[in-house]
Amino acid sequence: MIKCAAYNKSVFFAPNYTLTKNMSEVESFFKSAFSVDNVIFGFDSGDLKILLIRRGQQPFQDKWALPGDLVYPNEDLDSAAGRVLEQLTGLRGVYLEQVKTFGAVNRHPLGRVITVAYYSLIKISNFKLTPSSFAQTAQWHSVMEVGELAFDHNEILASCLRRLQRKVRTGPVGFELLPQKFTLTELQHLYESILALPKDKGLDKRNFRKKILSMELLVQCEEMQEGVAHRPAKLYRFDRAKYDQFLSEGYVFDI
Amino acid sequence: MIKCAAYNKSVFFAPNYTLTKNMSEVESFFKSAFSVDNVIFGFDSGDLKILLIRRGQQPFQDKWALPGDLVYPNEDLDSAAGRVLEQLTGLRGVYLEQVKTFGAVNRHPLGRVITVAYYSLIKISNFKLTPSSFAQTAQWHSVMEVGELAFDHNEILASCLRRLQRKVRTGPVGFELLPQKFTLTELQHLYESILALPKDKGLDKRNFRKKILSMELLVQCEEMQEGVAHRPAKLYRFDRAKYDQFLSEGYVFDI
DNA sequence: TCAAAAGTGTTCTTATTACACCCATGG
DNA sequence: CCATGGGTGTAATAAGAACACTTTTGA
Repeated sequence: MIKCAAYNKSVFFAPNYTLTKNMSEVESFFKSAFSVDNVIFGFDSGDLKILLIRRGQQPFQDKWALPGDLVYPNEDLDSAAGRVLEQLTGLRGVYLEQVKTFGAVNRHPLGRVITVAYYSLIKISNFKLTPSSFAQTAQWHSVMEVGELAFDHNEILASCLRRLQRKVRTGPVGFELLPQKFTLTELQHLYESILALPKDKGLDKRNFRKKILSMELLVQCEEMQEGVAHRPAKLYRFDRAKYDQFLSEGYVFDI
Repeated sequence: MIKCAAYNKSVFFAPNYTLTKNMSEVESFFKSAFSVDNVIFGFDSGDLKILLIRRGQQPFQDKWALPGDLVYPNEDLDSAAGRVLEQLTGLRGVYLEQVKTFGAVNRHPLGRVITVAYYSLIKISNFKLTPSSFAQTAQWHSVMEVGELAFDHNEILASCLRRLQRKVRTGPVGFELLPQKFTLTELQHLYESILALPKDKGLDKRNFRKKILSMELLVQCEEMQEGVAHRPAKLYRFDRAKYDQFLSEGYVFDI
């Protein structure tokens, strides 16, 4: 006898299913829900940060947690993750990447919830908490100083950080965390921060600049840095059009 | 007013929830299910293959589909993917990697089903279909000649293949697809096949061997290849213990 | 004039590429 | 003895790593 019931157990495959029919069998498949959790990265004061929310209710009341929500019935997963971000920050069209789905049976103390983890990259300078009750409970935390989070959110954060660390070296996503115009030193510090390089093992300034400029993906702005108590740096911006063209010619970003 | 209901809508957060209470609101979150789909890769006759199942029922009756199943209520996601594989092949302890979750609202014609995609790597020489009804409907297909699959399974396959293509260059997973003892030429053909290199752009034999042997992760077996109508090749095996040791010393596999 | 960060080239080392012939076996 | 794939080294090129001083500004 074959055990793999495959999709047969699903109500969607029982031609004459109603919600009250065969409940004992079907019920168990539906005492479950799915959610998205979003690790929202920002970069500020040379430090990689994430936006956390202090939980107002049980379970894990008063613990910090990743922003997340159940996925609405008529909503794609990516949309749900985007919605969570927009409701919290008001930002749209932000870089968003699905990372991994967490579904351990007991990951949620009150029932079966599997969660799809995403991370987003935002320009923290654009950031303003929406004027809502969230404003009181959402806060930036240095990634390196995050304590014990609710649920399995430490594990989720670790996965998303590892993914970002890989991604930042194989795609031009670092720029999503910087203002439109940035200095090469800022960019270097961003990389060092994401890659969690110890201060004495940082990137070599000359080699980094040589490498990044040789890609020809940055264009120098007219303006210079202003108001600093030292020689002002040149400002650059990422040239996405050029990158898209290079991409179509088979170029692979690698740093 | 804050819109992000967060977890509040979940029955798990309503302290006095029963299945019949507040059905109109809660119902919609539970007219949904989650499944796993597993892209099972094998390597045979110099060709990368996947195991597909011909569907016996609607929807997509008689179409080829990835093996998959709903996730049982008391089962982790990885376990579910492993179970699907074991029920189909009888194999356990096989390489398994989660890739991506697909949850487009209309990906399943009969309801909301989000599916977590996995791929597995099996030594096809170990493979024997379990003596079940599956035996009649499961079949190996060359990855390059897969036609139109059920649901969004072509998209899932594409994601899993891309992931395998990256993984095989950054981790010692290719060996999972070969017999314990293999020749360097077999290994090279495996790489060429996974990376889908056109025949005239294949890897250079000498450079490939130099690179792979310089890693010192292969040990030469006593035996030689037998029964071939040409000079018999040396057989090698992957030394996992050595790899684990290298790993702990900070080694990174890269090919 | 001092502090602080910006900016800039060269040498050395290592990894990658390109490339052609002899060898061992079975039929 | 022939067809088939196995096995081997070197030279050229490209990429990465190491490294120190001068410049410009504001305070």
